[in-house]
Amino acid sequence: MVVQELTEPEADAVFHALADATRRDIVRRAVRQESSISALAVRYAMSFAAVQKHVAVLERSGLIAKERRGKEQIVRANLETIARANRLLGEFEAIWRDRAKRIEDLLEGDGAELAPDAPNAPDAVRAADAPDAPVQPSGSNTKGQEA
Amino acid sequence: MVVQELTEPEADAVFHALADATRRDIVRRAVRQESSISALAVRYAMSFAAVQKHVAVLERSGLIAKERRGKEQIVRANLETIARANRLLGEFEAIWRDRAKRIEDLLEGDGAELAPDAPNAPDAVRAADAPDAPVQPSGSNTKGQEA
DNA sequence: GTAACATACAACCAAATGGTTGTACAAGAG
DNA sequence: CTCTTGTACAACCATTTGGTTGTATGTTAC
Repeated sequence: MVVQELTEPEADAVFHALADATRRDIVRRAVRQESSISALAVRYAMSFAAVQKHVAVLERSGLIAKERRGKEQIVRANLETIARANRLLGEFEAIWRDRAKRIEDLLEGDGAELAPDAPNAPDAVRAADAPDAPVQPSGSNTKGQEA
Repeated sequence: MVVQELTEPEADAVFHALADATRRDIVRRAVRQESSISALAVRYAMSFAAVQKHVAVLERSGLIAKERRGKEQIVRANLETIARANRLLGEFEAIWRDRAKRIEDLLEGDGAELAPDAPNAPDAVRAADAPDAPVQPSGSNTKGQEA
């Protein structure tokens, strides 16, 4: 399993889908065992239609998949997508470890440069600027266009 | 590090915070190195106030922390929270592994019960019902109350 | 003191979210 | 065929979200 990286819009969808307790619970159940939407719906204090919408959000995100089985629509979790989200978070930690290493290397290289009481931030690396691309606003707005 | 579990509302906040490309990018930068809000703001094609709001969302979620340093407000990532979110996702995979094991045990116990062409779902365990609590709707709504 | 910078925050707006009810339809059971 | 079950989907509504502008305030530089 190579667990290919999530694209930004995919990540948007996946984390949005996970940002709701009901949906996380649906995923947990779906991981544990497949079940129909109506079987899921009876578990929650909301209408069938509401649960249906949550399932739709989860499906769009790729966290679960639906499969028609006769009259019913069977829901099962997609571990692949969960793994990818996990990986994205892990990437953050990897960046941090890398940064920690860079700091350590820097301190080990010449210990005198960064005195403990120096006005320099004791934790910041002060790498002036990485030339990486800014990010588009995700937005919707039209009003601000006239500026 | 024990990496205590996220509560449901915390998980809501964390995943919501991560469900936006700009915010994920801010977290990435903050992990890599601390920086002021205005230093972040110049990176994105949106107003300072908008970035300020994103930072506020991230701070509420616990993914980053702000610290006043003279004139500036310094933003740094909180790895602890990232680790917790990671853990929550890992929990899903753990549930799956457990389920896989249960299936395997079941098949190994008596291999004849589940023929390859049986009408039973080849993957489902069919554990009728775990008596676990349903989940509250997160909601807001007032209209439905009259039903 | 004044100017410039970094931040804070309110008011506003369009679109998305998360719920509701109601209606329609297909599949199984009787 | 009819009834019930499971699903789909539209219309509606309040709240939240993600952006904007504008104004106020604190901090540093001159």
